[in-house]
Amino acid sequence: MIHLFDTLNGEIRPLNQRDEGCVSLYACGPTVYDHPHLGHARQAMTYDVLRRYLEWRGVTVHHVANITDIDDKIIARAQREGTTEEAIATEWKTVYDQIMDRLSILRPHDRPHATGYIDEMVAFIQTLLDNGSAYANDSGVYLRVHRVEGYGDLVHRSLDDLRDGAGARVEVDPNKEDPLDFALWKAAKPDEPTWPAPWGAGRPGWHIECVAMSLGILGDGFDLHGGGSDLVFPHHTNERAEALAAGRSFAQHWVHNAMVNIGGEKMSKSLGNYTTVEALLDEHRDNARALRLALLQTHYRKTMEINPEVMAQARAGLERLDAMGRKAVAAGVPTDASERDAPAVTAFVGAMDNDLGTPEAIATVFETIRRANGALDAGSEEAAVLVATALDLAGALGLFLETTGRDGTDRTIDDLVAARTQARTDRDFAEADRIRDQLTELGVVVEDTPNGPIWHRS
RNA sequence: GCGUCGGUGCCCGAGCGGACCAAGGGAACGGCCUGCAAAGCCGUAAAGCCGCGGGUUCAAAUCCCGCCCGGCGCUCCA
Repeated sequence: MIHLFDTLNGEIRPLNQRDEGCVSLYACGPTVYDHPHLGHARQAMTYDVLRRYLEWRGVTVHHVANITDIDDKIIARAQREGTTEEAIATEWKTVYDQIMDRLSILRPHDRPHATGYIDEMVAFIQTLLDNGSAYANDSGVYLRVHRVEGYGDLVHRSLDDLRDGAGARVEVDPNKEDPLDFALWKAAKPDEPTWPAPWGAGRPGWHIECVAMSLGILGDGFDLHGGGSDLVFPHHTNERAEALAAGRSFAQHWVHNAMVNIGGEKMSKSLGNYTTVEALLDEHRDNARALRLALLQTHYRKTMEINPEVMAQARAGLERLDAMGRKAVAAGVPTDASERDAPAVTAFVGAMDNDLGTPEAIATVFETIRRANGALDAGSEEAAVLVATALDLAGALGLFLETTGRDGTDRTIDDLVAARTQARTDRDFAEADRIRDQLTELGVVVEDTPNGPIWHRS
């Protein structure tokens, strides 16, 4: 069984399954109001890889990710653009989905919208009011943090430590009994969307939606909650506090992926130093897969830089991976053999089960590729199994290798390649090289193999 | 300051007590292959004190202590 680092106790421990053979996963989704940046991509990719791997192992995964469609940023943008919050959310969710599709990130099974869970949130808050964990006043409803035992456990801070921080850095809100208390519900303000509630109209606070939705869909004691490391506090800490205050059993395991840095600093909206995923994808047609490879080559808990050089290196690695598929096809070796190379699979599984060791796992893929290439060159019987194994293992991580270099639509290129072959047959190498230069200008690379030439786009 | 994660070759990046001690990728060099290439295979890279200093151990990049440096969190944030 897979072992994962658990933020709560700081240990790598087995991911227990509440229901045998099924993993319930809640990964915090986006607030939809702007272009997704590379940090969003890393977050989504992390849980996509985890899910794909578990499914590849035969585990059923119930993957839930929220869509936050009401919050301060959305309201601000709607007001700026003179439109509705709903319109903003719809617009940017569409963009988000398109980007995730381009990254080959599987859609979560459930994608609840915050505004679709207002009733559940209201009921949840009522429970907290009823049992004295929360209090309401003119400005909203707040959670009494000091009543939650182990409130700071996820961030490994004592209540006093946290209070120091809150007192020192944040302007103390006179509406709160304690600076650490946080809003479950924000009272209605002019020009903001509001929903009715027993204690007064308003809108939900940030954390309550995730609690209502995760518990509502996955149920008490679900297996795994994930998100970016910057969510540990306050978001996840507060989600957990709400659930515990309500007497509910919350996530049993907490996973957090590290940040993407740009020039050594966190890439983020508020710092304004972010690169949109769209811009990166538009830079090169292979960048979606290259980004996935780059991410896989770094452990998910390690901060990483993403820049043009990193992307270029990833593309070079990708080219190496793809070349094997082309060779196999050219040699007439099937790519869909059912047998697998056991040592490679064992190494791969061992790496992945150890806290999602994708760098080591991808290394076994590269090694398998090298062995496959050798077998292909030697015309060995082993080739088919090694090729299929490499493709299968890469696929388990969501990295799909090309098994054909050409798209079959461009007759001109086929004709040029054929002409070059003819020239070579005629031993008119000057002409052959001239045609090859012509192809190069078209962005096409020709490779001669014992089975004739093959080509692919550079 | 407090919490947390980290500091490994030209670059990226695994390894987290034990075979003359470091995976994999990129870049470089040599050989084979090729008409020449590309791709591939094989090999190499005359200097990595595995941040620094102690310690534990028969044995440490891997454990402990101290220090230096960096990321993230303590505020909306993936």
